[in-house]
Amino acid sequence: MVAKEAAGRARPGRAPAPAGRRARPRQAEVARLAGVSQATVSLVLSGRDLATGRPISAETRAKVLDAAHSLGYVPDPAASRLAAARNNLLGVFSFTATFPTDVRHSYYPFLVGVEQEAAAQGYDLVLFTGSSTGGAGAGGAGALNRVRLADGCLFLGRHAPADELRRLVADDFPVVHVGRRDEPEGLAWVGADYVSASREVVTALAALGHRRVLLVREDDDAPASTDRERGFLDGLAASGLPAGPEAVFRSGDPRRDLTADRVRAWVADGVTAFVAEETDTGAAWRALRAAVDAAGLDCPGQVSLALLGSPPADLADGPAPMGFDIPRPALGAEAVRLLAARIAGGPAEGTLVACAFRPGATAGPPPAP
Amino acid sequence: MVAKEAAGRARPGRAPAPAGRRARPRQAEVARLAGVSQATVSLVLSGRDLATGRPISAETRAKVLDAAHSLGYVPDPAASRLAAARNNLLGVFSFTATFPTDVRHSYYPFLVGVEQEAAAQGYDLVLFTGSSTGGAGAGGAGALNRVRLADGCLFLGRHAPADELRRLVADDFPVVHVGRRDEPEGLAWVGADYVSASREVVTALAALGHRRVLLVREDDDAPASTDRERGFLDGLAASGLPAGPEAVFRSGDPRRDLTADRVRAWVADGVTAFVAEETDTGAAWRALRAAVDAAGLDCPGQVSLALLGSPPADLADGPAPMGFDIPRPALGAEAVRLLAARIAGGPAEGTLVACAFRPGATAGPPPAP
DNA sequence: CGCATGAGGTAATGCGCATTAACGGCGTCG
DNA sequence: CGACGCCGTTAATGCGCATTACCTCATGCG
Repeated sequence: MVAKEAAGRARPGRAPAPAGRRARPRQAEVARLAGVSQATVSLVLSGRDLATGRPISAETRAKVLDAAHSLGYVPDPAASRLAAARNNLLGVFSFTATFPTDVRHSYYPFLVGVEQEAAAQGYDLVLFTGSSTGGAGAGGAGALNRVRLADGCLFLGRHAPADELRRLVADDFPVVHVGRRDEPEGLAWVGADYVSASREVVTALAALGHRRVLLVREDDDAPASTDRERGFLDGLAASGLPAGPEAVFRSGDPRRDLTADRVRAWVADGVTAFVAEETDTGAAWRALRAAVDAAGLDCPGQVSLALLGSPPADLADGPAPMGFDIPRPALGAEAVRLLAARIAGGPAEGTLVACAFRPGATAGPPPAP
Repeated sequence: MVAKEAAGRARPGRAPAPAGRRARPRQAEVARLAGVSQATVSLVLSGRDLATGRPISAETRAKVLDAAHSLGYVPDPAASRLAAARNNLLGVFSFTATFPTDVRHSYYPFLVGVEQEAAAQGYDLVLFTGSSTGGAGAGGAGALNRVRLADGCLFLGRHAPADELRRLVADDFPVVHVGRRDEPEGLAWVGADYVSASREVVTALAALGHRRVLLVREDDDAPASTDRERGFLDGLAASGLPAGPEAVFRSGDPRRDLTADRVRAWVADGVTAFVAEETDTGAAWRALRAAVDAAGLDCPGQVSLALLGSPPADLADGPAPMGFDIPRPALGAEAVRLLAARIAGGPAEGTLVACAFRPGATAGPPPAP
């Protein structure tokens, strides 16, 4: 038994609209008022007739537009999106609150660029907060799955779980990670070019006459750290300086390990310039400054210092260190561009953005021996 | 001619999906994998079976959930909304960039609260960027209409066009404005209780012994300004002080109009305390401080100063002025709560949030005559 | 004069999900 | 032992819009 009389059957589906809420006009009403079909209304209002050479007479256009205007018609975005199979939403997933209470340590500078570029590309932003549990259906495990709601998604922070990302990538869901990242094969990312920027800093020091330069870094193998080290060593090599492992001081707790004595010993040994990597906490830089101070060394005079990044906000005043600035807003904007390209079917590439060299006031020629 | 053989007709409608990208899984795929119908999937995933006593066997539930999980299924928000459900998305629409380049003058503090409360209520945030143009059909005019994609929307900033808002309100779309607002009748809002807070400041000055207090305000009739003035006058009256129009100095350009001479004249005339309103730019407060300085008056000693709000960030250091702090994060959170209530069918009310009095260090007893 | 052509429009269909009447298989009650 | 109620599931339907195959004319052309 396949067919039944329509007459005999009650109609399932949507219940009649609750009387309370007055409905907005639909294209169907506009069509009725204009004396045309709904399809025509859609064509006229979407401008598809002009764009794709779909001919609609000026007279009909006018009738439709009049009707739409007099009814105060506005399209239902949900319906448009459904029919068009996209929603013009870009996800932004960060693994901490997107709006941390402490403004300064945050993704804020990225978001400045992200918002601007997203607007320029006609996207709205959906903020997914790591903590929010998601709908009942999704379940807690695949919280990351929520992002599939958008046309594509940006990821901020180094704590993105590789396997969940891998899954998204495998499904060809458009994803862009902010920050260089190797882990899931085929992941698109945008990152700062720490290698070049660090090399440039070392080169500048060498140009000032320094012959022994030491890198102080923390004990973390994030790409951001290894890239800086590589650039540092490259720079040494390019300047004809010894670039062996003794040029790098690595410590899990610089504040403890980087003592004034140690600094004095290095200086006695011929080191004239120190370079610290920048991290979230700025631990290496803080420790370096403190140790140099404690050793009673005058900064531009007796030793030169440089920071591979920007100083933490609480050290913002005082002389700017030689180093470089990460163009975070530009990175954010680039990430959006790349994501938009991915959504449009482009390849999943990695992009490096150049950092701006900052001469600063903490480096000068080495003291005469 | 009404009916034709189905066989002879080609099928209009959506073109087949472009082969390149694998589409997100739909409920239909989940259903197939679980060996049930799409309707069952919908019931299980939405939890409607449990909630409304619609019985689904535990076994079936498990199969469906497994399938959904292994496919990485997530519901399409547009479709959910279209089907008259909800998508757990809260819109945030601001009429300037949500992430201004200058962090300090921004909606940031609101968003801190908004994000937190939204997460707590299980909503994700959609940032609608004011500048983005919206769909071609809508034209620039109905850009605000995009927000209908979400279950409801928060509006930030005083530049929300009244007529567009009116339209949303008329359609009973859940909207909450951050900041008190009269204009569209029936608009829900949350605002700071400037009236009470301002009254309290004046009362405190009166308690210190001041008998002549002057309000310096700018030339803007936003509710935020008029409320402060009202509270100021209320406070005078409540303290038995003259509350005539001569107690208010209003200027479109305080920096120009508020001269040292003028201040000296007021003081000579018996004024012992000055109160400035807070605005975006802090113009009134800046001008007042400058004029008092220029007049060579000692602040807590010869004149007392108060600020109806928080000092601008660039004046943040230095002695805190007497005044009050607007609990912006709390306001944001309250706005979300109210919006959630609206979505659930609650009334469109206005809510005032209390400000915290700040004794500060710029007010003391008036000098002995 | 007969047919191709193009202009102007319409009918039908589907997007993905929520909703609900109906259905079939049970155990039970009268 | 047939009517009935309960359960679990499904089929059918619509939300509002975009898309496209097709239809109907009026014209142009050989």
